[in-house]
Amino acid sequence: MIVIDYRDRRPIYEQVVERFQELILKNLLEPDSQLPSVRNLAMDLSINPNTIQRAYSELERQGYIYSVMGKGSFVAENIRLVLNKKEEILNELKQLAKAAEEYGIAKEELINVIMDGVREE
Amino acid sequence: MIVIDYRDRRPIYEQVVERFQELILKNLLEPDSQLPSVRNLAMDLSINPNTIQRAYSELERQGYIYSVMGKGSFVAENIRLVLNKKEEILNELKQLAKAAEEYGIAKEELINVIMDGVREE
DNA sequence: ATAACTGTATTAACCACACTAGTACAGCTG
DNA sequence: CAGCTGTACTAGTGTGGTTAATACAGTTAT
Repeated sequence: MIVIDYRDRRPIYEQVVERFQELILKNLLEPDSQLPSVRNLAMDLSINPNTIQRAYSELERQGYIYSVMGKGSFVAENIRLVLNKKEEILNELKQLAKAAEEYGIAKEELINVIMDGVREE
Repeated sequence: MIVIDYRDRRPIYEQVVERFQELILKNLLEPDSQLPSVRNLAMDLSINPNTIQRAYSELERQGYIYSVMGKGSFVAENIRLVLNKKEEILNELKQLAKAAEEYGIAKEELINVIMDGVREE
């Protein structure tokens, strides 16, 4: 479910946050379904519970999950999150298009990449 | 010429590296022209010479500049660098297009962003 | 009720990394 | 020779991520 990449320069808790964001946004985790407990996930990943706790706090702050004392942490349902994500992607694209223009890449070339789909990784 | 953003999470030396890459790739610094000396630039930016030294070492390693003992550091000319940068941008675009597809953004929408150019920031 | 599970909070320690400070050496140039 | 360049090294500082241990609060199953 969650994989930690120790070659990744970003902190562990951030990787955990990002991974759950992805799972939730793509509906791979249904709303109100329960997340692994702080201690369990920490065991699974062989890391400290505090690190998971930090990731969960962040996810809750961002509205991806909600936590209930004594019960657990659960997936929130929030349509706005998906919309925000889409907007974020389009913004990134805008930045990228700007950079491409500055380096003399034709718009046609960008469109080719998009239309070709993604074959290899 | 160079500006440091202390709110940026990335280290100073990395910001310096990136800024010079940009200046060189966009031909705002001509090949064989001299860069500010390690000590001077450090003074200008009110940071430690070692930090600039580190940035310059990295830039030399990547082929953006060359340094000569006793003389200074100079802009290298390397066509491949521009090609690499373009390739890098196209790769990022490919990744972005992939993500967009996964989140249900129509290709048409992406193309709109590209064709519209960049109006506001 | 009690055990076993949940989230939450706090404190201390460790470690890696960016950065600073100071000094020194090597080489070019006026 | 003085003053500039790049380069190297050591030592110290501060921050941030992570670990460790403990404790408290609340739910659930037996």
